[in-house]
Amino acid sequence: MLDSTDKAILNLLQQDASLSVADIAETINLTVSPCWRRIQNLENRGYIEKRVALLNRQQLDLGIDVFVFIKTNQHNDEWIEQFYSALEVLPEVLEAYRMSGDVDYLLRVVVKDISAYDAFYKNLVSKVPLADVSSSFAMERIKFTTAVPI
Amino acid sequence: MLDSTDKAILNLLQQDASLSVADIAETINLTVSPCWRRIQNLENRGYIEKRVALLNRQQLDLGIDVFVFIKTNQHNDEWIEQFYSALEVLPEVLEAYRMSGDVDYLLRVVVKDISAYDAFYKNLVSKVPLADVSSSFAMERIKFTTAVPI
DNA sequence: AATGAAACGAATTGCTA
DNA sequence: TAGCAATTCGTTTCATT
Repeated sequence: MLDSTDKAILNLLQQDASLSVADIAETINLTVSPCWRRIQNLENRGYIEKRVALLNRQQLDLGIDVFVFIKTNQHNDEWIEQFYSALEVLPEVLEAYRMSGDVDYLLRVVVKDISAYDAFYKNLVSKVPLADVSSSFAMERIKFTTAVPI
Repeated sequence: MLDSTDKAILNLLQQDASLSVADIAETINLTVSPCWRRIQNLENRGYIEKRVALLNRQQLDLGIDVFVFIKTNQHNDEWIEQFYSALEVLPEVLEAYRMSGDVDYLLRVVVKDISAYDAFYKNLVSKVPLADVSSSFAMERIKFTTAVPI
């Protein structure tokens, strides 16, 4: 499926997608043409989903990550539909998961400050009835990478 | 600081960094040179941290997100140093936060399956003494974006 | 499958307004 | 700061091994 050369390419690209084909070719000891073909194939076969720019949070004054833990007793389709589309539409929600265990949903929300979180929270509960919500603020981001282990 | 044109550029790039300068210039109603210069400036001023490729998790058979909640009684420098470098070095840890509230640390870990998680867990606790660890598995990833709200 | 060179298109720079 | 034109550089294709 994926040989070690393909994996090496994916690892380089998930660390730095601004590398040129020539750069990548050089580090994996290939010339540009076969390297380029491999990258094309990886894209065509769907291994590479997209390329994105990661912005500097400090520079943008977007200081806080808030984790939101939601327990619900509502499990009907209408509520779920309503909840999911609220998550989709709210740009502060960067990640949302349906969980096993005692918490039903876990969100990671990014906001400028606590009052921005308060506004977000009010906005969310106005869109969807939520019974049991608890929030926990991140004091420090120790690690953040989009690179998955392959 | 950032005018609305710069923000529009950042928003385009954090959605899709494979857009050409010409594409971006067109959507924000500019010609390529001033658009290119703005992008350069945003990079030089540190607004754009990096460009990365996001890989397809399904295709790579990396199914599960596990959230790990850690409470600790150890707060000395040596332990923290040991813990942080373990997080840094373990590729399964994609995100790690020091939290407010009753949980001290929250990790997002990505693994292939439950047995891979078990192996990761054993590996982690062999590197760092951890007293109170609880894990919760994601059943569904409802939303994931790297785009911050600006 | 990989190479090297040629053709093409996009990125970068300098000049003008 | 924006626009235009020229140049440079990376990407894509193709003939060859």
